[in-house]
Amino acid sequence: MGRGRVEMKRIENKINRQVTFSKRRAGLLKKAHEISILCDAEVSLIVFSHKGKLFEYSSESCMEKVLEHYERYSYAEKQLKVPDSHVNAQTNWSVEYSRLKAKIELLERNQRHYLGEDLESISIKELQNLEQQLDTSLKHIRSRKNQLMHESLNHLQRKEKEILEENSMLAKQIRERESILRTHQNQSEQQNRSHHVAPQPQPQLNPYMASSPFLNMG
Amino acid sequence: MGRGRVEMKRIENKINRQVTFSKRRAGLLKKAHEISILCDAEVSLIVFSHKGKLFEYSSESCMEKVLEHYERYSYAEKQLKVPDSHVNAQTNWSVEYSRLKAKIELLERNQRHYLGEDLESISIKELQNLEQQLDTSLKHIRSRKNQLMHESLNHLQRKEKEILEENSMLAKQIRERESILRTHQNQSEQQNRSHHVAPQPQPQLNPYMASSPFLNMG
DNA sequence: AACTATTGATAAGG
DNA sequence: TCCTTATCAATAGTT
Repeated sequence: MGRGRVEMKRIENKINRQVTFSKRRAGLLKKAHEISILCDAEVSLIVFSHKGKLFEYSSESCMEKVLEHYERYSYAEKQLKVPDSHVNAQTNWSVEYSRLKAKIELLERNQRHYLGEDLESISIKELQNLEQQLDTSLKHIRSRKNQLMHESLNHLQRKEKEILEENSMLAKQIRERESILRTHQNQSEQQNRSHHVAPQPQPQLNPYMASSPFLNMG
Repeated sequence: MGRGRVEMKRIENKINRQVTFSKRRAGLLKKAHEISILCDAEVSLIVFSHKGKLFEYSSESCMEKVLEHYERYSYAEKQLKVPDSHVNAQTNWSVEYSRLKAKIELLERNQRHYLGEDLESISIKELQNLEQQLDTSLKHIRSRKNQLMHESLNHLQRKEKEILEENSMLAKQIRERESILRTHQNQSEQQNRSHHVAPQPQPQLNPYMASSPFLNMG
C-alpha cells in the first residue's frame, strides 16, 4: 500500500522512519480498536518508539485490566506447561510477578465489591453473602467506635476532674498569697504611717491555663 | 477494504464475527510486526477473543520484557518521577516486587477493615469514615439485590402467564377432541344400535407438562 | 480455505 | 504535522 513495495527491514533514513512510524502507528491503533469493536475482543497494544516514547491502546477502560488478565492467563498457562522443573531466575521472577499481579487483581475486585461498586457481575447469592458480611463488619465497627468513644469520654472526665482539683489548689494558693500580702501591708502601715499604699488589683485567673505564672509560686 | 463498507459495531452473526476476527487478527499481528521492524519500535499486542482465547505478539524475545517496560514507564509517569537510566534488570525486579508487595499489604489491610477486623489500630475519625462508607456500600448492595430479585420475579410472572395461556389452549384442544369423539360415538351408535359403547375415561391433564402428547394434535 | 471485488492504508511528495 | 494522490495490501462477501 502506498507507492511501490516496501522492503521489510529497518528504515535507515531517520525522517522517513519517523513519518512512517507515526502513520503506521495511527493505523495500527485504529485497527486494534476496530477489531475490539467488531469482534468483541479485549485488546491491548503497547508501542514504544525508537526514542522510547510510549503509545498505547486498550479496549478496556484501563490498560492494567488487560495486562492483569494477560498475567493471569499466562501464569495459568505456565503452571500447566512448566511443572516446576527447569526454572531459572528469570522465570522465577516472572512467575512471582504474575502471582502478585493476580493477587492484586483479586483484592481490588473484592475491594470494589466492599465499596458497593461493580455489582453488575455478581449473583443474588453472592450479593446476599456480601450484605451479611458487611452487616457483621458494621456491627464490629460500631461496637469498636462506641468503645473508643467511651474511653475518650472517661479520659476527658478524668482530665476534667484533675483540672478542677488543680484549679481549686491554685485558688487556695491565691488566698494564701493574699493573706500574706495583707499581713505585710499591715506591718508596713504600722511602720510608715505617713505613706498611703493602695491595695494591689487582683488579676483574673484562667483555670485552664496550665502554664499560668502562678504555677511557679509553689 | 473488502466488498462494501462495514459498520463500526459488534458483528452480531457469530460465524461472521469469528471469521472476521481471525482475518483481522492476522492482519493486526502482521502490522504490529511490520512497524516494529520498519521503525525499530518495541511493540506488544495482546488480544483476547470474545471466548477468552489469548493471541499475542511481542517484538521482543519475551512479552514480559515489554510489559515490565510499560509498567515502569507508566508507574514513573504516575509518580511524576524521572525514570532512572542506570538500573539493571535485577533492581528493576526488586523495585517492582516491593512495589507490588506494598500494594498487596495495603489492600489486605483495607480488606481486614472492610471485614470489621483489625480495628484496634484505627482512630475514631477513620472508624467513622469506614462506617459511613460501608453504610453506603450496603445501600448499593441492597438496592442491586432488590433490582435482581424484582427482575427475577417479573421473569417468573411472565413465565407463569405463558404457561397458563398454554394451559388454557390445551384445555380448549381437549374440549374439541372430546366433541369430535362424541360425534363419532353418536354416528357409531346410530350405525350399530345392537352394540353398547362405554364412554372413554378422561385422562388427567398436567398443566405444566409442555411436552404433552396433546401438543401434536394441531 | 480459496477467490476476488472493493476499500482503506500508506509511501511519496509538497 | 497535514494534504494529496497513486498504489496496493487487507479484507468482506461469496463459493
